[in-house]
Amino acid sequence: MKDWFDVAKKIESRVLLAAESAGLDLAVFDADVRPADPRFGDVQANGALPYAKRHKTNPRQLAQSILAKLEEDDEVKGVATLSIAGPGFINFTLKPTFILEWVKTFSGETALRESAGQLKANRKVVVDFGSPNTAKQMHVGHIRSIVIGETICRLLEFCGAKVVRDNHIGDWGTPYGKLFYAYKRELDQEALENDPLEELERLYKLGSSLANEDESVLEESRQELVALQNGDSQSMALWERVNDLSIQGLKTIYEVLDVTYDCYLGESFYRDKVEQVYNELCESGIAEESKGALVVFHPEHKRYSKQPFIIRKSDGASNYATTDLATMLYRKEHFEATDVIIVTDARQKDHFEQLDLTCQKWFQASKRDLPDFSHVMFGSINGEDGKPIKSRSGDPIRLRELLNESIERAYVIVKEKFEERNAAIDEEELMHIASVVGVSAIKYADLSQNRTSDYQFSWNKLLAFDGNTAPYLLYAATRVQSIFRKLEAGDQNDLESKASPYETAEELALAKKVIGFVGTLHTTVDTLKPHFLCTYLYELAGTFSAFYAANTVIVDDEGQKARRILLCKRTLEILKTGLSLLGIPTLERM
RNA sequence: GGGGCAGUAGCUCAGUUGGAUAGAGCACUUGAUUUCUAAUCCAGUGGUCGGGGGUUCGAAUCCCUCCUGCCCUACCA
Repeated sequence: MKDWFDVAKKIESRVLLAAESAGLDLAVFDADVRPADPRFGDVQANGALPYAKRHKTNPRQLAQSILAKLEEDDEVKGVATLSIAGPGFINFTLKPTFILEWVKTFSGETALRESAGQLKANRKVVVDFGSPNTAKQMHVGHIRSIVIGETICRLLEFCGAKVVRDNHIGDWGTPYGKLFYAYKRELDQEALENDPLEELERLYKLGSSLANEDESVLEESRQELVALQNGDSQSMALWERVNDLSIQGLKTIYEVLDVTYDCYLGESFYRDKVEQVYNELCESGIAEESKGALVVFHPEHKRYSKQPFIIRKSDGASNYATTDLATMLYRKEHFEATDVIIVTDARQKDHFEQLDLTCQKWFQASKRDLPDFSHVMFGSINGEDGKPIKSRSGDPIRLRELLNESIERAYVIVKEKFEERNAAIDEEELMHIASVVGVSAIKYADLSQNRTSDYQFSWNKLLAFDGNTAPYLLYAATRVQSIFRKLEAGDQNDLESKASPYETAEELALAKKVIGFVGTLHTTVDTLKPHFLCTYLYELAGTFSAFYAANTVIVDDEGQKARRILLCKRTLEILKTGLSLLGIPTLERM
């Protein structure tokens, strides 16, 4: 039974064997196993069609010959009933006895981890996500990178990889001159302690506007910047203070979002590592001078043969291309990364394609192994007007304010629901529930969307209790939990031996959905697209709700009760595991 | 000018890489509740998958072309 954990994969291996003994050429034959339309079965193998096409034979007859071999297969016999439909689809309908065995055998997060843990074993992945600038409040624009990045880290860890979470903060560059000018003259010490990012951002804006109005301020700002870049000790001390305060401020939001980092290696960290990049790229002839700048062209590429990758500006300064190159090298040499993932918005696609091409040539020339590089990109969050969301004043909406508003809205809704139900709840728990619902709703709204597309932000949608939302999933989890609270002592003993095979349509649907988690995990990790997991969890919750409405769990019949309790346990385990991968905790009640 | 991404129900979105009669939620029309939490569930209405051509047993998916929107395109990140 152990090797049936991934049902589709196992069936694929049996189909291949059957095809081979039916005389097919396995070098060409692809079983093409996938979930089936429930009207026809649970799993389908479509490989006979393209194979017949290639060999100009009758696909249905070919499917028939594979099926004949499968029906002789003892491994398949107890698992599924087979049929052929249409032009040659082989359909597998799982038998209730097998379904029960599966549900009994693969219990809990441990079993899930055991199999998933093979997927990314021996990988060491540096995930670069979040990446805000220092001395600035984070705004909505940062949420996708943070939430998607954290989920990818959790998924990879679940699948056995070692993960380094790196926050590549923007902590170096021109804004510091103006900030320091204002900091030295206009600092509000109390405000800085209360909310460092708010005060630093105020000071930067102040310095910036003063410099715009007054040429002498601009000149003094320039001097501040020069002093910093020359490593003046006073400037460096101030720079470090600003950074410490900034990171401290960022962390208050990361705590709310339940996000952690292993390191904060910002742009400043790489400033003494760019010389090596220039030298190596020049020596190997990859980089060249153009219009005073040092650039890389890729002649083989239709566009990047003309569009340069600028690695040193004509004024001699480095830019983000330079630090990104240095960063790739550091991640390889210091972390020994097998994979590097950078999570940013889709507008930076060109940049990272050029980075990847350049790194391939550079690493090859220097006889280094290049880590597998993925630019995990995402679309923008739009308002109802279809344009990127802004506050009424036209400024970006602050992340902190967005989260607070969500919690406040959740509070009102949750309180109302408890009042409607006449259920007692103290203020502390109410706040806790509101906080979980509010924050989860924001995260889930983002994760449930295909990350490569833009999406439209809507309070009504993300906090709704219908549809593919966090509240719906959280509610489903609380309903399962409430069943366990109602059980009597002994109800959970010897479930495996007491359980009878599943019969009702709702039981079978739910059990099959439970089995389907394995395939979803594969798809999600392969594509690094969390919305596949979200869609699955939503379907699982929906299938559970239908089961819950139609099949009472706590019944007199011991076999029936046991098998349903078992199903509830698995549902809850998967809901909890899946949600935790998304960075969302579950609630006892709501 | 060149390139990328997108266009699916009135609205918001899925669609497992070419599979069977294109799916959800909202909205609309219905039915179910002294509940293991109805924040739920059952059923129904709603589609020339932007338009047109092509490839084949089979196309929302691949190719060509046109229309529309967003983004990138030398020294911001």
